[in-house]
Amino acid sequence: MEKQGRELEFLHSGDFLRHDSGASDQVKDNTVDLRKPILKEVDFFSSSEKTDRLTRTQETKNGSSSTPVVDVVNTGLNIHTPSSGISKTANDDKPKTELSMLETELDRVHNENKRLKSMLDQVTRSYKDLQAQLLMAMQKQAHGNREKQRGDQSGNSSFIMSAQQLMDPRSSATLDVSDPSISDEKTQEVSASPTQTADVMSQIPGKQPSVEDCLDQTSQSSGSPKSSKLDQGKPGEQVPEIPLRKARVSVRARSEAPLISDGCQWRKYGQKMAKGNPCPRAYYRCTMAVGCPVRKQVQRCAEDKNILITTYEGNHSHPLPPTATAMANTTSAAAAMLLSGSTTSKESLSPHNNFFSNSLPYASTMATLSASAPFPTITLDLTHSPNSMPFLRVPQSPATFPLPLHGCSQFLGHPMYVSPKPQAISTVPLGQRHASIMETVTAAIASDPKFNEALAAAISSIVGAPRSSDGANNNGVSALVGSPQLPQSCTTFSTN
DNA sequence: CGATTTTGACCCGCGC
DNA sequence: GCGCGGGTCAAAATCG
Repeated sequence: MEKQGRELEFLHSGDFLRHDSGASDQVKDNTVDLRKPILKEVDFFSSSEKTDRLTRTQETKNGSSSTPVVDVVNTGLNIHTPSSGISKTANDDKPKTELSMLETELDRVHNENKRLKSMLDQVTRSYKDLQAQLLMAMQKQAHGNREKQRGDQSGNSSFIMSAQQLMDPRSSATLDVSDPSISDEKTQEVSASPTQTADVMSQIPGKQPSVEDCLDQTSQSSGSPKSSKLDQGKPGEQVPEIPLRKARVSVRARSEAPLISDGCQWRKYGQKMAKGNPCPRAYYRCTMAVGCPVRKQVQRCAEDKNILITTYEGNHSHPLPPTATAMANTTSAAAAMLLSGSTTSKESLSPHNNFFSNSLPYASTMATLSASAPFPTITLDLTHSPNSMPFLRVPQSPATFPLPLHGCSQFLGHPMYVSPKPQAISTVPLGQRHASIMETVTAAIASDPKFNEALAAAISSIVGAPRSSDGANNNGVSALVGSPQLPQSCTTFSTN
């Protein structure tokens, strides 16, 4: 097909990560990095910085202070200055006065921007701290209540809850709503994913959901948050009015291809012009199985049209080819990290918070969080070399992104399947348990010196796999066919 | 002819 | 209540 041809062409163009050519790509990416502003998503101040940069560049070029402002403020002064500088002497005083004023103004604006930036940073941190503190308190309270109420239940329950809490974006607020007195508003205010409440409510009061229940609930309830079988107890207080919101994992990468081949079959069902972006956003739906709720959005970055942003949403309700599974697990883990960072206690996951908050505004756009979006969103920026990922340089940090490749994918991707001793973990307080799991996994992954390469290889193998190879080419990535994706994860992937 | 894409209409949530 | 924007639907068009 034509599209596939384009994909293959793109894949052969060497413009994307190839799992067998890390070095060259890194060089290329680094080159790109040098040319591009690192900050791409949080660019509230980019314009001012840009102008400032322009100004300084001009200053150094011309060795004169008379020209810079010409580019910044369209005063028409460039009629005199840029060409020769001869005419500059005629009206030397007046322009200099104006220019100095403008420079002063520019400095002032620049300082103001700096101040605002730091304020924003501070507010963000404060918000996260408060969120973590509140959640911690609610967790403690809810945990106490639940232990009382379910004293006769097995430890599996709590483990499953915690495991699901770990992996299920929507269930991560489980404990938050265990106590009805503090559920609604506070939880929604604090939680990055307000609608987590819906599923949480559905999971708590009734029978203990099986693994399949949990997964089905998340994967098949696409767009139907009312479908919870556990809401029946309180029909009037159901949460259907709370819209379903899913975690998002945004992965950006460079690509000239209109689509990436990720191992799944997609059917386009809509296209929209998004505000603020000249490029249309396309909506795709998984057609590998009837009723598969997974959808994805594809859009080019407004700032750099070479950057393709693809958003996966939901969970496949069917077996996946290995390549697709690897992708699903990878992005699911990103969602897990996102939600774990936003819903666990401060002390247990403050490294995550620090990581995200520190990485959010600046260069480490490899993984950034957006709590302001309707969906909690994590962005994986593959426009930079994997080896330049800041968090990967700190392997001992629990904040290391636990992309579930190889052996670890099974754990992160299927915590409820593979954990052999739930009771052992369930004796630990939830917050610590959660953190323990995450730390264990992240440490295990991060300790692998080949992790960077493996990550790049896996992703590139997934993206680079032509559609015809679906189900036949696993590219060495150990993936489970048919393994479910992280419940309600929403992943964005952009090819590089 | 079936599958896929296109595209305008529609729905829904949100802010004012 | 209204307008806006994001997301989805579905009929028509297109493709292989």
